Amino acid sequence: MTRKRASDISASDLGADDHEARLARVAAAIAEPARSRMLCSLLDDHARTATELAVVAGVGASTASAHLLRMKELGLLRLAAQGRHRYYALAGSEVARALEALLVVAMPSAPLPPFVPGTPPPLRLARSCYDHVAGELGVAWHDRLLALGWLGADAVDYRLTPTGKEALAALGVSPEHTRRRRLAYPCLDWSVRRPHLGGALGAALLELGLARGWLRRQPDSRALDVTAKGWRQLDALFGLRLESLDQPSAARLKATSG
Amino acid sequence: MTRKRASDISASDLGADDHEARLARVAAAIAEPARSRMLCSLLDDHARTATELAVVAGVGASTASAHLLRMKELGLLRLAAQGRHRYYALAGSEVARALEALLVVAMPSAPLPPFVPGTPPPLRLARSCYDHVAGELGVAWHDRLLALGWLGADAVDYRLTPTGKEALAALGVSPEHTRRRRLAYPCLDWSVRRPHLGGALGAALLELGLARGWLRRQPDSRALDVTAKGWRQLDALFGLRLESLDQPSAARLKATSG
DNA sequence: GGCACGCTTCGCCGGCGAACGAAACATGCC
DNA sequence: GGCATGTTTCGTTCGCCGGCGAAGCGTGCC
Repeated sequence: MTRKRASDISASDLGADDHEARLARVAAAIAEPARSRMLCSLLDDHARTATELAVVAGVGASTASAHLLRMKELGLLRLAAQGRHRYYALAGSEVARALEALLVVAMPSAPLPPFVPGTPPPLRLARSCYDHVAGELGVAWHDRLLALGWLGADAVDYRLTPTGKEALAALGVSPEHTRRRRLAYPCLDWSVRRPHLGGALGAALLELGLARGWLRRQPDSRALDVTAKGWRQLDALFGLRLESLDQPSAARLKATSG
Repeated sequence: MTRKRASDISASDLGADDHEARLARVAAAIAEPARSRMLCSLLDDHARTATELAVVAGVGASTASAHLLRMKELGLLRLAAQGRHRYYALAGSEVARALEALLVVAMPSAPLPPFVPGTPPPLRLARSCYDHVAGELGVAWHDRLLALGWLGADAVDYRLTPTGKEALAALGVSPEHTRRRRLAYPCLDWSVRRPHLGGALGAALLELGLARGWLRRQPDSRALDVTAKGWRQLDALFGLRLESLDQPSAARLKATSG
């Protein structure tokens, strides 16, 4: 039989501009659980060493090495050798974008207030998405800014209202001064199927939270911790409370935070 | 060994909200060449029968049936039974979006004037991307607007020049009135790796084309037909000709000057 | 009803590729 | 130089998955 399988592609085929075959190869590179774990862990744009990724994937070093090589050659990963460590990272933002798009379809459609009795992964509460805040907290924050009238939503992108401009300036946030970048727009989240705040403003808020000690990055993860002080300030400044987060998860949150 | 593979996931695992595993399963569903061919052929939002898809994939009917079942159960496809035919289609726009995102990373960076001697699928010629025009036509139109000096490109977003403003107003297009939305920006396309025109202006042009009978939507598809009148008008108003499309880029540029 | 057709189910085969361990290679620290 | 550590290469084993054909439903047309 002459049918091609994903792996049959040899050098002689590379000339064929065959989008479907290329698509299949890229998808296959993501398809293995070990590799998908690596890729997900790299979604935060941190670079990780081969052994770190082996642990993440739950496989031996040799196996991980093979996986990493494969993904690198497919253009999914880029490699930076540093001393005797070799750091792997996502090759570019298109890769991250593709992964997130896949995650959107991968997550089941219904279970949006997922209401799973199981413990939620910390990633769901608060995490960074590129350079802004996502997860339950990100969504709630986004909603509060709209509710407070700081953001206007009459188009695809958000607009900073005079009130919002003033209020944010008082916090030392004036994202319009940054370079030409979309100021604020709804960024769809895969974990909670609702938008959070992307763009320069979103980035400024994450930075603010980190600088003021409201949020703390968990080492080597996109997960964010909300400090006790953080909850107080978020409540005082934005009216953001634990209870105002998605109910089922709010209950879970209460237990985990100080 | 207790490691999980893509296929080991059983009903008992479904409760586990394990994004990486779900990601892997979805990716695996795309990963096989036969399936990726089916999916690509469905990117136009046409529904196709199982046998049609079997032909597209280049496999037997039974094999195709198994593939289709699998993708349907994963939520990639939706099924509409009609008489003795069973029509399969992409389950939703998120699926299309994920596929397009994957195609962007899958397509090699260089080979952009694809120059495949084979006939280009109609999707490649002209199709809608959200609410604006993509495909070869979209790219060419985008290029013409820049070449005519109607659009200025000194930043991420495009700026409407006075000339352009006037010319478009004469056509009844004044997209600035729909403010609060990005006016115009380059939107990357997977089929032709070059930007076409997104934003309010892109949407306005598509609307214009449809209203004036230059373009017609194919039923149940994102593909666009360009009418004879459409070609005449596009040539007269924008200097856009049929010959200038679907050629290696050198020829494309030369043909469209003036 | 009966035949044709579309599609799916079943059973089998062959091969890709994922996993591991051991050994080779590279780098850095003492 | 030696040793420890990080990473890759090699060789082997094993099982999932894609492929087909034949047979089993279901639908529609004479």
